[in-house]
Amino acid sequence: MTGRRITPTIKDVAERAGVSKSLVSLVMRQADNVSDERRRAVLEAARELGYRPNAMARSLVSQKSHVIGVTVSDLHNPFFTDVVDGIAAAAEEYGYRALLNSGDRIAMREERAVETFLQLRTDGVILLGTVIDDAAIDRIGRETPLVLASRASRSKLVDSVATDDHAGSAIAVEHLVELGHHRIAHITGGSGAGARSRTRGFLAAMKRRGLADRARVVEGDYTEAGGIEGVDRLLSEGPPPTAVFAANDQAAIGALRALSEAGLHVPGDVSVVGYDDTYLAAFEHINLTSVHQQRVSMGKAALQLLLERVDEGRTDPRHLTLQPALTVRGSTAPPRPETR
Amino acid sequence: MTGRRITPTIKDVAERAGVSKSLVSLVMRQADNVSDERRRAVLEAARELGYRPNAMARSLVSQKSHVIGVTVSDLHNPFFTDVVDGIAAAAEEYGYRALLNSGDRIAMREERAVETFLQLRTDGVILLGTVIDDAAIDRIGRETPLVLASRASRSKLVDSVATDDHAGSAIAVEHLVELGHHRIAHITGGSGAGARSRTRGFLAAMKRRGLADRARVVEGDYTEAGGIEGVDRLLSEGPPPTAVFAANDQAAIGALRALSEAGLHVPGDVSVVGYDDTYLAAFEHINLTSVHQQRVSMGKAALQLLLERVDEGRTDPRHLTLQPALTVRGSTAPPRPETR
DNA sequence: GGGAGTCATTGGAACGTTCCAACAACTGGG
DNA sequence: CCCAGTTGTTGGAACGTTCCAATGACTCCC
Repeated sequence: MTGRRITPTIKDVAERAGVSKSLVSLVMRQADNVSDERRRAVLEAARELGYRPNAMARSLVSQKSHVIGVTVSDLHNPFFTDVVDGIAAAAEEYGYRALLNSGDRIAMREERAVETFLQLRTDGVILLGTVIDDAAIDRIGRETPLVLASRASRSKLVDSVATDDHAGSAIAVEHLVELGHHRIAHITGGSGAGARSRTRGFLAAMKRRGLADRARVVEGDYTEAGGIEGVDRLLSEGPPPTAVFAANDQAAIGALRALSEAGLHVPGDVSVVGYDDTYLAAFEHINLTSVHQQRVSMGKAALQLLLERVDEGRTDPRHLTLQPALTVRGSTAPPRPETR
Repeated sequence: MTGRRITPTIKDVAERAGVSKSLVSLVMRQADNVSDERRRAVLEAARELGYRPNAMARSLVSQKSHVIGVTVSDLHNPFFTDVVDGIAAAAEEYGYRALLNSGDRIAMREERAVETFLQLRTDGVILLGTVIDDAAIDRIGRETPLVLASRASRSKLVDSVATDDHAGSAIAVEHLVELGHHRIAHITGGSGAGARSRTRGFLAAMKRRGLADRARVVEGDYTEAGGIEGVDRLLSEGPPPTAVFAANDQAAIGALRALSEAGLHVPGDVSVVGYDDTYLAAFEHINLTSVHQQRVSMGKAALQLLLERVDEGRTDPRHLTLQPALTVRGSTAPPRPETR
């Protein structure tokens, strides 16, 4: 006999405690009209047997899992893991458990990741920074309560929480202009999430300051390599900018590298601003001024929106916008007088 | 009527297709002795209704979830997320789905995270870098197939995969000694995972090279601040080392910063070696020589070990050790002749 | 032409819970 | 002293599947 251990069920506990399984169920759910005597007996029997409620059986009949699924676009992006912290903390607070998944920024994989949660019948789903297209999102929104985090939306079926990226770019431009910069370049995030708004916000802010003709935009892709390439292109064509605003921190770090290789000092010769204010920007060795997003709040808000649907049955869509701020560090300073 | 949508069940599909629910079940599980005619009818009915199998009901009766739970110590650590990639890729390959959890490096929370998986009756659990103590691990190992990743163990009940940290430190020391360094200092990882082995490995390697009396060790804690403080202490007491070996990349980055603040150039005046070879080390702006661990392989191996238990019923423990390697970048070079 | 064997299909039990209606044993008020 | 109400407890139906033994319809071979 290999001692094939079988996990005890509610029935085993009931037998050992000499009560019905219904009563065990009541005790496990902390019901209050149970006599102290029986409660003690049940709890002791459960402890002795090492009983652990079967969550599947539970939610199969109660039609409630107290689990919410979170599909994260990219677990390697420190921005997203901070949002996850907010989600997990809020979930804990409300008595839910968050389970994670990743789709590696590939729409098809992300959809399969979500499918896992749909089959598991989680109480709801949060999509964090995913690249799944709008049609698919509405399809999923019809099947389960759904919230989009770090992604703006106008869907009638789902909620969303995102940072006002247009405003974020404006803050960065204002900061640079106030330092005295005019020739400001922007390295975009390509087709990445929020990249379009960041670029539009940059152009609008420059225009508002009467600097539309000084603005330059080069394509990037939210990566270090994209930042390097962007700076190389900026330096090889026309007069060098006195400031570079990159669409995220990683691209900004690439820009730092390319500038230093070109013999330019930051912030002496060129100022650099990033976006996301990840812990990378905070490394003293990098020390990057960056547009800050309320990451943990974003996670909390996403979960709260979801629970409004799950617990209170709200069905009309809500779309939240969070305001960005600027974290000023050592990579920005007034331009040299002669280059202005 | 609010149109409270009810998710269709296998029974609804059966009715619409005009067959028994057993047959629908067979079709859904891709059984092969089903006539093409019925199969088509079932699939069409399922599609029309938007049927999606209920994973809970499924695994309740089949006693198999095809889901494995992964409790990650710290999602913000890029080392762990790479291991997760390996786990997820291997899971996909074998037809399993990996769900994640985090315990934020707090033993109690980590245990609760695992408890979630135990209640969900996942087919197995992987603990990635968790700080849960050995007694608790054995307790969990008695309840479910369990593998420890990025943590050595001698437990009789669970498997483990970890890098040979003793050897990793030796590689770093060998590299520095071959470059000509003698006064080599080590900044430890404090009470962090694997820190003890790394420090012991450093001391052993120095001794082997006859440099025991040149070795210096200062306490750190796997953080940037720890690295800064470590270097400050090294510089304020006795002759400065010509090389610093930090217990992880973040501490090494702190060391870089402190050295540059002290007016010392890397690698001209002092060489620096990190550990983990995370993408931080690869940033061209940082460009850190670092001890590389096989992260993705570690994840794959962890999942394979787990499935040997789940699918093949292995119960005797296996403990794997992966060999580290050195990724040489720009932070190491021969010492200046006069300082040797 | 009958028995053995294959093949496609089926109904009902089972999985481990919660839910609900029903019940027994009290308590208290008129 | 009876009836209504409360409190604690119970058995069985239900949740949505899989599993299994059983069934009927064929085919094949002697």
